[in-house]
Amino acid sequence: MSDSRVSSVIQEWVSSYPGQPHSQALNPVSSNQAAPSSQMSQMDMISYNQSQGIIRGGADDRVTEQMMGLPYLSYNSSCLNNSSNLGSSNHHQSHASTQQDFSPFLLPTLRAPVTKRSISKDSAEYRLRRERNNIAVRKSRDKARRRILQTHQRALQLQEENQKLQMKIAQLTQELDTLKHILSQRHLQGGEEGAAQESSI
Amino acid sequence: MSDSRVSSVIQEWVSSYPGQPHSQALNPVSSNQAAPSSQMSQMDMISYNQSQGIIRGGADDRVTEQMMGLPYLSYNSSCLNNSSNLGSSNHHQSHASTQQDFSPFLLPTLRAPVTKRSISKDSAEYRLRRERNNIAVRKSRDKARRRILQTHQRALQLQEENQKLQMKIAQLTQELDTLKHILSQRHLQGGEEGAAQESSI
DNA sequence: GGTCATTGCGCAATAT
DNA sequence: CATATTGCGCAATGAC
Repeated sequence: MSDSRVSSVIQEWVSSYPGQPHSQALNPVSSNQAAPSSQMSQMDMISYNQSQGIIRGGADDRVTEQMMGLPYLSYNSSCLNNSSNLGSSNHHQSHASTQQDFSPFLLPTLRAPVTKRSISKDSAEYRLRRERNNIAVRKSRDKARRRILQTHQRALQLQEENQKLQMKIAQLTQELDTLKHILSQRHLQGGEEGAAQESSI
Repeated sequence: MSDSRVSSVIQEWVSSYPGQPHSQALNPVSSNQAAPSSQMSQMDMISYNQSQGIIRGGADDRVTEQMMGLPYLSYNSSCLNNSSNLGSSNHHQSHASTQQDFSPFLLPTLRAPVTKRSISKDSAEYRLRRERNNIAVRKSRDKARRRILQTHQRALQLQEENQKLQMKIAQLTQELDTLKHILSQRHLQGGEEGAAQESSI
């Protein structure tokens, strides 16, 4: 739970919506972004440059990225990140010399890239694990998409229900006023007992 | 708009929620996944193996993937996809021989991988465009995150409002019943003063 | 021709 | 050990 500020919140609200049938498909409205500028709130004032404040120059910059927290507040663009995904996709097993033997002199909990690389690429076990993770990723994202859709449909349904309820309230209120009026009239005409005891209801 | 079935829908409903103040933070409930099995609906019966139904053996499989539609229904895991992202990250400019000169005999709008490779890697212009796109991607995902959060908070707010409205309806209904009962009593008794109809209020 | 925005996907780190 | 989640980069594509 180091870098999931938004996601933890999402995770939380997901549990509050157990199951929604999401009956019909959404109407295919063609209009895009009715009011895009009004969606910007106080959180939108961040600048989408400057990925992080750190340098990320070494071998495993991804670790440093996600350990810093705030990964999508104030993004950085420079920082020579050619080595993050491009160089690591095809040929690994040979980049253990970026920080030679200085690693034990640094923080002992960090920096162990030399001995870390024994699982690495083009092994069958690695590909197996990657493929399993890819499947899990697709499944998880599919689930997330459905949750989002579900939440939206729930919001739509609640909005509709709200309107109906408000209409019913208006109707009941008017009915009540009518009856009150009738009762007050009866009070005035008929019995001489106190007129408006219903007004305290 | 070839592969965005869900996203177009999301795009659509986003515009229906112009701006929500999302005042307070969500309550930190600790329970995870109250009923995870109930979230599975009829769309969940897909198997998360078999990434796509197609072969994707050629050079630019990504194009074929996304032009097929249904990219996240029935995933495939085999299909020798080592060449999709791993082989394409570091060295391009040399994979134009997968489908030799058959490309002009296929659909002329597709298949032009040979002459397509002139922009490729480690050029400053490429890195510039990549970095700009990365920034745009972060921005877009940030926006999406906020939209999701907003929608959820809107749903919560609507749910709360719904409960209040239903309570008000219950109160109004009871009030109305009381008045109706009083009126019926008055009707039965005519001009005589009723006994204790106000005690029920 | 450009630009930015979206989005599916794979990777890696991390959480569960 | 496993799977699930998630930030990120890449590439394709859409939109302007």
